[in-house]
Amino acid sequence: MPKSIYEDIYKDLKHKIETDVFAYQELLPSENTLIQIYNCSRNTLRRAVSRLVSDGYVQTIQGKGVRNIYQPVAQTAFTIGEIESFRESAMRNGHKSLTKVILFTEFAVNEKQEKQTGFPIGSEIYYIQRVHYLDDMPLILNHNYFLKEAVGELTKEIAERSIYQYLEETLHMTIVNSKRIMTVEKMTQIDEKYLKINADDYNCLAVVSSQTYNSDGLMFEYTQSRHRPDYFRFYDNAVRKTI
Amino acid sequence: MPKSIYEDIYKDLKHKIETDVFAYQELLPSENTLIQIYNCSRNTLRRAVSRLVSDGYVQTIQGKGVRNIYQPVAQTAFTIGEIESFRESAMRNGHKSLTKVILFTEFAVNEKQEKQTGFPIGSEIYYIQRVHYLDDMPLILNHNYFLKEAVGELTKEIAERSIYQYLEETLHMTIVNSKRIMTVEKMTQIDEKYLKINADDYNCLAVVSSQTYNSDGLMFEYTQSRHRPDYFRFYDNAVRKTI
DNA sequence: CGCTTCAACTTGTTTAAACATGTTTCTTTT
DNA sequence: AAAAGAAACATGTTTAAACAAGTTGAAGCG
Repeated sequence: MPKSIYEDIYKDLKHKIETDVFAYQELLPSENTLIQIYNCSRNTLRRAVSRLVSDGYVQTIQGKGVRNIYQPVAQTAFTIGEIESFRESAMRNGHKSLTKVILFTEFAVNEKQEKQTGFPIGSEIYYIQRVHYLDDMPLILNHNYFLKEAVGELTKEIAERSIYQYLEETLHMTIVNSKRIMTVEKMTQIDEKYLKINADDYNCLAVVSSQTYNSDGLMFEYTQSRHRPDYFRFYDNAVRKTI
Repeated sequence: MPKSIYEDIYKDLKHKIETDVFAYQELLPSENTLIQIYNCSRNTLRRAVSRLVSDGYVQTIQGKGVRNIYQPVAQTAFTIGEIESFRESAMRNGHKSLTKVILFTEFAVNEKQEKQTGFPIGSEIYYIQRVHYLDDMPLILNHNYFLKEAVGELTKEIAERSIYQYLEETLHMTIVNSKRIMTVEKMTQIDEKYLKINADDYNCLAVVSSQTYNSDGLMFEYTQSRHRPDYFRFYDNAVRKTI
């Protein structure tokens, strides 16, 4: 759908960086050169480059140029750090994914849950517990809270496939924004049971709590993802703000 | 130093959001209104707003406006998620911070270390182990690797204060960019000793490994930060890329 | 030879204008 | 009264131009 020039340029440059068309630590062609190559305005090109900067792919150096600082990440099952569903990231990396629904229920939010989830008291909610398997190994125990008013008729079958796919393709909802907090928490008996980890081994989990907003600015999802610690990796790139 | 118009506007809007001048879930004044208030061009204003978007403070909705989705985070000792030193974030939150150097040495990178740190074989390195205390409680065990060629003459005294302060104020080096990976790892005896955690309680740590680049595009630091799990929190905001 | 100066590059910031697209509201038409 | 249409307003994309500021190398000078 959203075909914009700067997005095409961004993707093309990103691909060229990933496939070593530009060497690590080398400078990319200058803005003027790229403008001629892509036949676009300076602003449009700079917009594409600025996304590469926030991805941690390149670094701009005033007066000198744009340096490629991309290094591929090895040894990782799948990359988090973006809003993408478990299914999406598993497929992208050529793995076999499976999702089992272990609880599918609905209720109205009480005071305690308001504090945890951020949904106002009384909101009608779907509460779903799911286990995600990658190549037959249980990796993530998910606690999903979906706002009924926003997601319509959810079923166990949809939860078993991909809820995000349903939201986007059937409901045409656009997911825009997700705030996340990562913590480390003690393993519970439920975690132990479904993730099949021996508590004598690891007794902690990586927990990612997230609030997700749709394109109307409505927070429609709160999720707590409890990750097997030995398979958890979170990538991030920080750009220092000038003080 | 870096006085730019969009930065001033960004800070002002951010402050207004944090201090509830704009209410949660309300729309901010429209672009046209803000342009008149700040007496700037549309591009400059939009640049400020786009930073608020990536901070997760607001969400833009085409045709409608810019919605305030900022919610203050409670119950946290200090915020990570930016490149700031332990000392900086501790001060910012009014806590008493202390850093103890437990090892200060230097060596040349070997093959194994090259893979871990990303420094080329043979690079001359300072290797420093430090424990960071917040209000007398040991929170973080840091393993720092600094490239000698880039940081000049480091001493144990500098390491006890703030290395970043030294780099920026004395060497006038600008830290630009930092790639990080978060994982959960088993606690070692060294961790147990210096962080004073009973392994019967938690037997894992939150580990943040980072590579930091200066304004010349040179990776001059590799650091592994090992965090007490019960005090670790990492905030993040993801904006979904249009597919 | 060593130094400064300057010109020609690089990226960074700001303005202005035009058109595209989505939302809301009011007016017109049926 | 309900539906359709138009106007007004919102943000999104793109172009063009000018000036600022950092880097580099060549020209020129002592």
